[in-house]
Amino acid sequence: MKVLLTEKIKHYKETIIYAISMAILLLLFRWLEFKLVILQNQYDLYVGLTAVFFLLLGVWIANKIISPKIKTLVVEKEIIIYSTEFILNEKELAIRKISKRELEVLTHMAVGLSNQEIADQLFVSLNTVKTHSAKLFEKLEVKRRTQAIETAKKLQLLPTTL
Amino acid sequence: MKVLLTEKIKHYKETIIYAISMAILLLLFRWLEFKLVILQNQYDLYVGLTAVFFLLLGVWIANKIISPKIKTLVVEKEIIIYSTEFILNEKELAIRKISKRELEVLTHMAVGLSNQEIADQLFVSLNTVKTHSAKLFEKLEVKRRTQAIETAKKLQLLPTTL
DNA sequence: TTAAAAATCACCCAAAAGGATGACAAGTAT
DNA sequence: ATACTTGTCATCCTTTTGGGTGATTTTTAA
Repeated sequence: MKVLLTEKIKHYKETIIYAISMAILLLLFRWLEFKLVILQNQYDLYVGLTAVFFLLLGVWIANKIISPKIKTLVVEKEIIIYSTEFILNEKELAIRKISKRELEVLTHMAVGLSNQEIADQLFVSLNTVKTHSAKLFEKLEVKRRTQAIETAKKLQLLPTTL
Repeated sequence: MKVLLTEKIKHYKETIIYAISMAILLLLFRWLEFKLVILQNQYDLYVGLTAVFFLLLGVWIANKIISPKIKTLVVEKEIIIYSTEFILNEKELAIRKISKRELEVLTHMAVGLSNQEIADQLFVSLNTVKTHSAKLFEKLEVKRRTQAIETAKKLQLLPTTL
């Protein structure tokens, strides 16, 4: 709101300045007109001065009135991204013959769920989750779930945290 | 490259137009000068036209010359980093009051060692490792070691696999 | 259609993990 | 000097995990 007010005052200022300069110009005209009666052949100079004055006035007005030209400068800001979107290593999956369901159990393991919680989430019995995890450990050649998660991440079977 | 060339041509065009208009103006001047010998009291009109012409010329020149305002547009460019050396988040460690020994146990956990194996590596009893891990779970607000590892990685207390 | 693979579930047993609590020594900060 | 933290260890008990084995049902592929 305050900014708008200031803008208006500025605008008035410009108008006032313009009006004053026009008045001065008219006076100058009159004065030169009288002079010219005597020094008629000097009017080239007068015209020249007028031309220069109006040229400058035009530049000044244009500078004030013309909507500012905007040149867009594109600056690239580098943003470091530490994470990569996860791409499942399907070859490794195939090599180790890990089934979809087993991988599902593995992903649930990786977020820290217990076997019972996994069973609930997948709507199967605890025993089923256990058999899946057991086969998973065989196929990943590990002894514990923590190892399973770790090696699965290394093998790009699970997304890395972060 | 092509854009630059077009710009140059544009620039030449402007110069040519300016030169031509100046020439026309000079011709106009001469013509009006002759006219004025006869119609002396009409020179007000002549001066007025000159003024208008130069005013417009000034506006035109200003329009061409005014330096454009530069608007800076920041474009974010993503840089994907696949591996980063690990920087321990000591603030988080301090906040959660996790001791060195506890962190040690945690790092051993993260590679998939059992409590007994950790005990052997750190030359302490199994019970000691258990108490450390128990306190760790409290401080990390988790229930299981798998969760502990996961959240520790998220908190930058442990390096991510890869 | 038939054999193999995948998914499901069960039972038993052992090992590992986790919870709760107490204790004690060594180092540290007020 | 004393209270607090850290690290150590123990005991008891429960839960979870893991190993081994077997069985049934789908699904899939030859």
